[in-house]
Order: sequence, then structure tokens, then C-alpha cells
Amino acid sequence: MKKVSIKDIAQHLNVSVSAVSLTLNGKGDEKRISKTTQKRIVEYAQEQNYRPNSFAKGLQKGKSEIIGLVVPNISDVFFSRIARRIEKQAEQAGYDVIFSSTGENIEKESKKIQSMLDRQVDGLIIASCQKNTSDILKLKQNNFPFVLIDRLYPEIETNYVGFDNVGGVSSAVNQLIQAGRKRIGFVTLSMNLGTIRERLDSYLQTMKEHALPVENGFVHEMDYNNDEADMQNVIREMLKKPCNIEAIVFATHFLASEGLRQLKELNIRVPDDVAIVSYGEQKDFDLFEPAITAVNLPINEMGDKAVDILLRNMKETNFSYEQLRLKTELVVRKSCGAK
Amino acid sequence: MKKVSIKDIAQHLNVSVSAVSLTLNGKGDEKRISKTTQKRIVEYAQEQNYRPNSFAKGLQKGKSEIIGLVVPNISDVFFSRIARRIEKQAEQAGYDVIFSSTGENIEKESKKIQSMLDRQVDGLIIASCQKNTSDILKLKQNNFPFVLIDRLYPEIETNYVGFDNVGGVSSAVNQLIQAGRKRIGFVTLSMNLGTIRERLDSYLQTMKEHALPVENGFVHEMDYNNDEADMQNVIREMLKKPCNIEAIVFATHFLASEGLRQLKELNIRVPDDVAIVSYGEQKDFDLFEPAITAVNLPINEMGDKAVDILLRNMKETNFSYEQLRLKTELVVRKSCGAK
DNA sequence: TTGAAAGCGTTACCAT
DNA sequence: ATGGTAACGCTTTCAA
Repeated sequence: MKKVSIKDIAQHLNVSVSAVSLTLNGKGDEKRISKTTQKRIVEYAQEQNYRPNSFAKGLQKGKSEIIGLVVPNISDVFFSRIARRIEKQAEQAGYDVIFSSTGENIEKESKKIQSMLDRQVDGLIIASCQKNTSDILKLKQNNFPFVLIDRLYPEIETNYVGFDNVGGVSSAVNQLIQAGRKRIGFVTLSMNLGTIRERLDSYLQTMKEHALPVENGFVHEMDYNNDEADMQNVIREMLKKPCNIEAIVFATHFLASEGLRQLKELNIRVPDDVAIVSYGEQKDFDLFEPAITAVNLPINEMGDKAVDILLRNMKETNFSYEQLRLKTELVVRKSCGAK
Repeated sequence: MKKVSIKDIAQHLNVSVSAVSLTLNGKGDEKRISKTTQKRIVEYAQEQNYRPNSFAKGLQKGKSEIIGLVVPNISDVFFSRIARRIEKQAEQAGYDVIFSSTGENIEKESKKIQSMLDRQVDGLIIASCQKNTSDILKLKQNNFPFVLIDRLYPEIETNYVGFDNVGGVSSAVNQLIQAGRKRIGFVTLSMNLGTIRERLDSYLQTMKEHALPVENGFVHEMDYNNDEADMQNVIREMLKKPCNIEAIVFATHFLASEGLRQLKELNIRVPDDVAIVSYGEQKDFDLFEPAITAVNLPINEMGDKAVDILLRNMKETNFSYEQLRLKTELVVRKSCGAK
């Protein structure tokens, strides 16, 4: 691309560089550049398709007009949907978005955050692996604008947008109880994430409230990179004595679909033999056999709110912080065995 | 973040700015900076957590080490999976990725591409709306490195990575024919995309080769923003006389799942009454009732190849261009009524 | 009403 | 071996 600089324009029109800069930034009137001069500048700039060099601008202003998005994995629908929303909202405010996937890895997360700071992003939205206390703390101490999504550091006061995991899981468990199930298991991830812990706690709590048993083998924590065999073993164990599970709550949508896959593999009838509920919706859960009951998470809202908070944080100098828990909604389908 | 500049370091250590720059860029030996000086510089830089300002660097070098990714919608799994791959490959080569969604809208696409160029991206990967000839042409004329993915401009010679739509659709149609279906319909999008046209052409061609009828009402082009009602009407028409469709090929995975949804709504038995095949896989198609036969598209490979070509294009000065068609693979499941 | 010039942080060339 | 300095393109303050 041939590039026309502000200097080129100035030279060609025999005006000063500052006149051009001022005019092109809409400060012509304010700074009393004559209408005629302004007109000549604007027209010539247009004609030459002048485009400001964002490096020069950024260098000068110390701002990039970029928001950085750090997530475990952009190809996960959950995060890509959030990304889309963030992009949309950011765009309206004149920001571009740059993203990085961290693979739930702390070193990588740290590197990516650093790299974004090097690029002078004006703010960050982070779904952290939740082991990265040091970076989060550093950001906070430096008063750098950022908001955590989905994953919280309870010991650090920061902006945060998450889901009401407790309410969500309890609505799932309650639904199964209502449908008459008593021996209800919980399949979750072995990750040390607050959001994951909350889900487990809510399951335990809800069972307790109903005086229902949570015996050995009722709860299983899968490795993040679990494979079919793992899930099959887990399901097998839950089904046989002494567990004799009648229902399972899955802590994520992908655990639910993998669970259903293995239940089918083992020729277990869902929901007749085992009822299931997924914490987290997935496209076309209604087309599954059986259609899967799921707790719907307001993903779009998460993206919207995150940007909203971030922008305000970036603007207001003494913004403290804001924390949000978004309400979930149970979508009842066949798999939970509801009457 | 408090920022330490190269100048600060130089002043503190009583050496020149250039010595610091050279050393920190690993050119110390080459330019004969004494080992001791180098050591002092490196240590102090580390201690002060020096981070180069990428704006200054970019301004100076005219390079950003950013690859721009322009897609219709980042929240579409198809594109987010590609994005992840691109990110991965780009990272290994030292590039960050910035993305933009265009919503299949030409004005927006044009704006986004421009904005990326303003940011001085070093290269672009574009899934274009395919109506944006002028921008693509401009990029090409300026010898700017870019590669088109999925969507081709047949009249412009550019880098391109796409799928073998013709082979893919014909494998789908053939499968249905093998399963004994004769009256086979095709539901596609009304978008004027080459990749969409190829799919339709391949359907028509394959039917012709087998001397099978393609009558009025056999082919339907849905609006991109179709809703349930549209799909239900289409299905209804295909089912009744004079169409009496026995099987349907859907041109995209989301058309397929929406189609199945409406077939179920109408209490049509799949595959007994109507067999279906989807062009494009979707997570958990195997769990649907019935499990959906689909043409699997090598998405990861698309991302990999795109970056591969782009990087080479960026490096080699007189790179001409490269076009690739990736082979698809039919995954047979219950929905196609295979024996 | 306009122009000149400093400065943003780096790199790279030219001196010494 | 090392230092000085122009240049990258832009914004903004100060003078005129």
C-alpha cells in the first residue's frame, strides 16, 4: 500500500503539518484553521486516501484503542460466542479486539497477558486459568483496567462477570428430585476453578437440604482432557452397586454429551434408567435422543456486561470495581425424566 | 504499568541508547559491545522488567507482527475453530492475531480490512463475503500478503484454501442413491457464494449422472437468516405431491439440524420416510436422533494451510500464489438410511 | 489564522 | 568497542 503521510499532505498544500493534523482530527474550528484551508486539506486527504498510521498515533498518545481478550480456548463455542459479543460492543465504542488462547496453562496465560500489555492494549478481558494470582494482582496494583469473566479470584477485588452457579446447579438437582429421583450423582471436572467448586458445592448443598444421600462414587471429577474410556468407566461405576445411580448432573455441556454417548454405548435407557441434566446449554440439545435438559447460561449478556464494565473502568479514573452474577435458566426436556 | 524505556536504561548505566538497543536485540556481539557492558545492560533491563514499546518498534520497522483474520462471524464454530488453528500456527512464528467479524456484509468487511491495514498488520486471512472484489483486487495490486479461505474469487488469482465441495456433495448424494433413494432434494442457502454454488452444481451434476429427476421444488434456497417457519414450509412442500421427496441433502450443518428439527416437528420418520445427509459435520451429530450422516470438512487443516501459505507469502518477495482444495470425508450414520 | 518544533520509544547508520 | 543522531508519523504546545 502506498502511504500518504500528514507531512506529504502539508507539503503538497503548502500548509503546516499541524494544520493538517488539527483539521483531520476535527479540531480545525476550535483551533481556528480557516474554512478554506480545512476544505483543501480534507479534500486532498480524501483524494489521496490518507490513513493515519496507528503506530505513530499510539506512540504519541500512549493509547492503542485495542481491547485484549484472553481465554482458555477461542474455538470453544462458549468463548467464541463471548468473543463475538465483546467484539460487537467494543466496535461501537471504537475499539478493536485482539485475542489469545491460553489452553488453561498458567505460563501461557502469563505470556499472553504480557504480550497484550506490550501491545499497549487499553484494557483486558480475561477468563483466567485461575492460578495466575501474580499477574492479576500486578494488573490491579498498576490500576490497569481489566475485567475477569467466568473465573473469579475470590481473594482479589476485581471487576468480575460470572454466572450464578449455585442457583443454576441447584435448579438442576431440584428438577431431578421433583421427577422422583433420589440417588443423584455429579460428574464434574478435576480443575481447581472456583466456578467448578461452586457447582459441586451447590450439588452437595442441595442434596443435603433434601436429606438425600451422597455416597462414595456419587461424585466424579474428570480430567480436563478426559477420553471416552474415562467417561465410560465413571458411568459404569455409578451404575453398579453400591452406587445404583438414578440420575446424573453434568457440570458442563461437553461432559453431558460425552456422558450421554457412553450411556448409550452401555445401552442404558435415558431417562428411564438414568435421568440426566447438563449445566450449560449446547446447540441442538433438543435434537438429541433423548433431548437434554440443561441449565442455560446467559452468554451474550456476559460479553455485553464485561465490555460495559471495562469501558467504564477505562474512562473513570477512580473506578473501584464491580462484580456481577448472571442468573441462569433451566430448560426442561426429556432427559431429566420429568413427568 | 510503570514503563522503563531504553533511554532510561542507557542513562542509568551511562551507556548509549544504541548500545542498549543493540544488546537487547542480540546484536551485541556482532556490533562489538563489550561483554561486560552487555551483561550490565541485560541484567538491569531484566531487573527493571524492561518491555519494548511495540508502537515505537512498529513505527520504526514498519512491521507489526500481527496477522489479521477477517471472518463473517467468529462465534460460528466453523470460524472459531479455524481461528484457533491460525492463532496456534501464528504464535509459533511469533505473530499475534487480531480478528474481526463482518456479518457477511460488504461495507463492514471493507471497513474491517481497512482498519486492519491501518493497524499495519503484516498479512491477512480472509473469509470474504465474496462481493468485495474491489478490496481484494486492491490488496493484490499492492502486493499485500493475504490468503482467502473458504470463499474464492474465481476471477482473481490469489492464495486460497477451500474445500472440495464438488467431491463432498457428490459423495453425499451418492450415498443416498446407494441406499436406494431416487427422489432426492437439496436445501441450500440463497447466498451468492462460490462455495454454495459449487455445492448446488455438484448435486445437480450427480443427479444427472445417475439419470435421476430434479423436478420443480427439489431445490430450495433458504435465506441466510431463515427461521423455523421458513424451513417448515420448505420441508412441507418437498414432502407433498408432486415432489414426494425421499431424501434431502443439506448444504450446511445448521441447515441440516434445523431441517431435522422441522421433520421431527412434522412427525416425519427419518430415515424411513425421508433420509438426510448434512454437508458439514457438527459436534455430537452422532447423538442426534437419528444420528446424522455428514460430510466432514477438514477445518483444522484449513487453518494450518492458510497460515503456512501466508507466512511464505510474507517472506518471499516474489511469491505468486497458491490454491488448495482440501478433501472431505463422508461419515455414514443412521440418517441416510444406509443398510 | 498558521507554523515550528519538541517529543513519544525505537532502530540503524555514521562517527569516533 | 561505543556514542550521537536522524528518522519513523503523529499530536500538541508555544510563538508569531
